[in-house]
Amino acid sequence: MMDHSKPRTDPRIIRTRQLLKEAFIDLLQEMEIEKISVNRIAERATINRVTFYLHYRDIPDMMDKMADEMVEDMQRALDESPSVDSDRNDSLMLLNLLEHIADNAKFYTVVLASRRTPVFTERMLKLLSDSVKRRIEQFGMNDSMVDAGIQKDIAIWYGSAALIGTIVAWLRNDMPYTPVYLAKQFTLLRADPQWRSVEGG
Amino acid sequence: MMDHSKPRTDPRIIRTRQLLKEAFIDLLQEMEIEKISVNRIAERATINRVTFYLHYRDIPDMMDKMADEMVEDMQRALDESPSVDSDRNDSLMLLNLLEHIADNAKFYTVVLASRRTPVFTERMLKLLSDSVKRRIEQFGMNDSMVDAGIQKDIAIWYGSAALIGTIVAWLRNDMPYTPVYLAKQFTLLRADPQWRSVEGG
DNA sequence: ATACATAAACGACAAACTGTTGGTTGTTTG
DNA sequence: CAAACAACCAACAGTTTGTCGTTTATGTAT
Repeated sequence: MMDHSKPRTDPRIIRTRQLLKEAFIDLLQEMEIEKISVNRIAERATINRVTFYLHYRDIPDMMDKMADEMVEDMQRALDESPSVDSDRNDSLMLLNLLEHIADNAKFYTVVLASRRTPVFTERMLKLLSDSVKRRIEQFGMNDSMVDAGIQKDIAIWYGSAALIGTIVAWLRNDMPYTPVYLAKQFTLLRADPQWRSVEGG
Repeated sequence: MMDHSKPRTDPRIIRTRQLLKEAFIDLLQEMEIEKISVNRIAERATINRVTFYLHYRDIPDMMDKMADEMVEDMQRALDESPSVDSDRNDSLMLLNLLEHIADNAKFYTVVLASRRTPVFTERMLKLLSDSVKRRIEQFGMNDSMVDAGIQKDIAIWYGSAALIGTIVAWLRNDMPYTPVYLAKQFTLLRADPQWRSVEGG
């Protein structure tokens, strides 16, 4: 799906890893991860089993590497946004992320929404919470949040978990909304106590 | 940790299952789940390996059963709350849940916060989102959210994911806040409809 | 185009794990 | 006490896991 070719890597390596990763995603669609063995992956990829060990220590290691690449891709998607430091830009970043996910829906549905691959959601959670954290530390919290006595780290936990959880649910429900619409909903929801202060008591 | 004795079960069954479950939680603290075999569990529990298969089909099956029991316990904790249909009661339910978790911190830290046991977080997410959903359908959404054009199901995803994610982060950080304090933070943060319904708007 | 480097394939291995069997010992309960 | 049944035990075939050394095939640089 995505191209991870680094400077001057032997094309055989690219090919083998690509085949292995595709086979793994394939199998993940068909069966529980507990039933996936190196044997099956190699077989499906039409690669010798021993060759697998030339590239990955074991299956969890393979998943780690794939998660690394996923984070890179997400980061790249986020970086496509113009670096204007504003709320408006946050919305754009989010939109870019959602569109990137939608474009690679097969992959993300399998690794994020399928029930048994926490590594990926873990990593994405970290990515998002770092982002939320940076934003808060840069701009500080909303006045009404500070007034209300909301703890900064709790706000970070809350916000990033809400984000990733919603995206996962969106994937699990076959993406019933467009990225644009969902991003818009986020801007409405994310206001949290903010819009409470605007209209509420 | 918790007592799941049903009416008139052979005490040997109770004992064996208890030992197996404890051994499993123990091992889960020490190593990645991929490295845990029926062999190890039985050995640690000082139970014959064959006996394991008398009670569980395999390890995932064992985890499913344990997750069932977890949900029962959580439900029980929630049910301790007086059934007054009000925002106030929602806060109480949440507080009871947090206190139940804090009381069984070892168990919940291992199964919820450890990186590789999605069954449990899955089930808890379902529990919470059902609860959130019920509230919304009972009281409807906050007026200002309706006005803002927020989609009901998205609000449910957002709210329940925020809840469970925050609780998991709280566990992962060694519970730096008391249940009471965290519950209070929730009441401050949740601009979401499900809790704000009656007095908000 | 040839030669060198190296990736992949192949056959094989011990060790561990998985599920399942039949038979035996031990405990609970009526 | 006796019937019921849970747990133990030895053993099994089949699978999976990592890891050899060796050979074949492919890519790269001269």
